[in-house]
Amino acid sequence: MFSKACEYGIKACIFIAINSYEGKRVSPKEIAEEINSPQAFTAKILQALVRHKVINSIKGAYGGFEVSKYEIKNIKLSQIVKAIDGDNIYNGCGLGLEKCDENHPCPVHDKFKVVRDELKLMLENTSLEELALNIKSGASFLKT
Amino acid sequence: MFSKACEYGIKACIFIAINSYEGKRVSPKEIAEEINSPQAFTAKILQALVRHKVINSIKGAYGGFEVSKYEIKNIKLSQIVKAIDGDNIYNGCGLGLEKCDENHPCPVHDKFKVVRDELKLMLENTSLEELALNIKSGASFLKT
DNA sequence: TTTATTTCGGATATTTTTATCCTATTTATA
DNA sequence: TATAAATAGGATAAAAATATCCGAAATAAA
Ligand code: FES
Ligand code: FES
Repeated sequence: MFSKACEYGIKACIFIAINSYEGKRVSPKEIAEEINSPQAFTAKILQALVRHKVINSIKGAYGGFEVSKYEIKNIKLSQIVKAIDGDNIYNGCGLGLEKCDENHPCPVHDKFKVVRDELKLMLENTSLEELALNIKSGASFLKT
Repeated sequence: MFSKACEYGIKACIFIAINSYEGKRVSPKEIAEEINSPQAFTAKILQALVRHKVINSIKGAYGGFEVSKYEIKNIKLSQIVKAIDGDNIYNGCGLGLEKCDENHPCPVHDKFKVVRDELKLMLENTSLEELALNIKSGASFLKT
């Protein structure tokens, strides 16, 4: 469904959010340990998220990754997915036709569109805040 | 969403079904042309579908790929997807945890499961027959 | 039985994704 | 200003997915 990079990206954002609530910046090393991902690869994904302005980075001593405490509830899963995997999953054809087009649909278009749109809606309606709170409360987990 | 291999596999099955209604067997060459896919790679995918008993192959002169005319309505999209991409898309965790487990859920589990289950249901309820008829009637397309 | 046709399957090549490594640049503090 | 701590980013490696090639095996018909 999502690429490995995207899975790591989502989990990383959640961990960053949790720490940002407490004013703490985190490093790729800490993140990778917490979400069980390869560190250097995770660092690359974080760079991409910074470029797309999903998270911030502060360079130099006492730096790290963070996200504005007041923005956490406004950041949606869809932004993270779009930053890393692009928007093919939202708009692309389920059978790989050049583009999904009502006027030139693939055989599964009608049925696929329903599912794809629901996925899109789910990602757009899910905030980093609720995912982070979910982890903090111990109701869900980032690894194993 | 689906792998390239799976996209080709689904389209190939539809084309085979259409021809099987008319008692005609088709070759990887014809299939690849009709669905706009690399021929040799498509042949490999057809082999996998044969191994999983989704379609039949007849070797030798006047051979080719076919599917029992009376089975077309019983073959579901889910069988094709499962044969090629496995069942991770049905059962796997959206964030890549080892397994999707109610008792050790990832942060998106609850919301992801809803979408994943709907996808599963859609694939299980969509038959090769309806897809083939859809193409025959000119209502949908296999390429461009 | 020979021949032409066709799938099967192993070997290999290419491309994309995933992962690692190393150096440059930035920045807070001593 | 010097130093240590961090991210940025380029180069490279490894693994997986996609794609190609070719000979072996099977089969129908001449
Ligand atoms: S054309 Fe294939 S999903 Fe819309
Ligand atoms: S645990 Fe992640 S989807 Fe169920």
